[in-house]
Amino acid sequence: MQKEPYNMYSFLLDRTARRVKQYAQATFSSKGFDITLDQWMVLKNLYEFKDLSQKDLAERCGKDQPTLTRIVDLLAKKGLAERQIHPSDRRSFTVHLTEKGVEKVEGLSPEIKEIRTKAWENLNENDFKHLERILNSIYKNLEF
Amino acid sequence: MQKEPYNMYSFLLDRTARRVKQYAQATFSSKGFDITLDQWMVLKNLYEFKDLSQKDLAERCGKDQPTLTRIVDLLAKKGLAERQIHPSDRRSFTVHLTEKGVEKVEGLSPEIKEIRTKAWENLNENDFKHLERILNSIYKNLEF
DNA sequence: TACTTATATTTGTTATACTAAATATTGTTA
DNA sequence: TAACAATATTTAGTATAACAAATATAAGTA
Repeated sequence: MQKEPYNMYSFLLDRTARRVKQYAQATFSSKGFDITLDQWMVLKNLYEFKDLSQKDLAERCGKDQPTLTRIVDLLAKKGLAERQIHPSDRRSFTVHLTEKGVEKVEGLSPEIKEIRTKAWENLNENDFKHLERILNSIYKNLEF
Repeated sequence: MQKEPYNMYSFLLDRTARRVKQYAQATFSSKGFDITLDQWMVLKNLYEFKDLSQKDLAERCGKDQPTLTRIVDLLAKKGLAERQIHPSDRRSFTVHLTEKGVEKVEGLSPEIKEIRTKAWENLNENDFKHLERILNSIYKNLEF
């Protein structure tokens, strides 16, 4: 554990975020979902918001553009999503789910809803409010 | 933003942890520290606890062993740390700072103490207590 | 002692994060 | 319109994360 207080909080934050992600990913794997958590986040956004540009998709998923490009590559390779030329801007692509991608999202959605709960056991409504407020406050402190 | 509450908290946690790390890393780079945040964590632990085995070092830094092996490789390549054969267990190495590594830690320590504060602006003592308690609670929920 | 199991480390593979640079296209302005 | 700046995407390089498998050594047991 780090000794300096701020370093300690950074350490806890990083360690906890990694464990939550790791736990969800392990559950994905053990259930044979055959996608990563990050890929799921992209699929979910594509399902809810059709035909987003990669830039908007990156924004919604909280990823940078190179990372999103590669995730879309992987989803395309798995036949779950496709790029389409943007009708009015040839620099841009819109991305949309294939039929297989739609089926994937609809098939996994109910299962995934139930995965997260273990992480949040023993936390009450107030804890969630605090957590959300504090995390957003940190995030905003570091904007730009 | 994710809609399911638990997904939303996971998203916030991940996003915030990444931004905190990214901010610290950017400051490291702009000041020409020439190490990563994770490398710093390893150096700091080596400075405080001489001659840790790689396993103990990994434990202290919250990293798995393959990751720690690679960080030690990088520190060794930079001449900041060295492996030594463990006196009684030939499977094991102890790692220690070189003279250059000690100088690095002592030179950077005061600067690094001041980097973190921006992330924690606008948070009060109570917020820190909540954050620490909640993060530890989540972490423990997912043990094993 | 021979066999088995456990441990410490390394290696390999895949995915993500971040930066910088390259490419193509669009928008702006002199 | 020609030059320039801005934007969307991709590519490349390095670091970290997670997992599985390989290697060497140690410890426990029949």
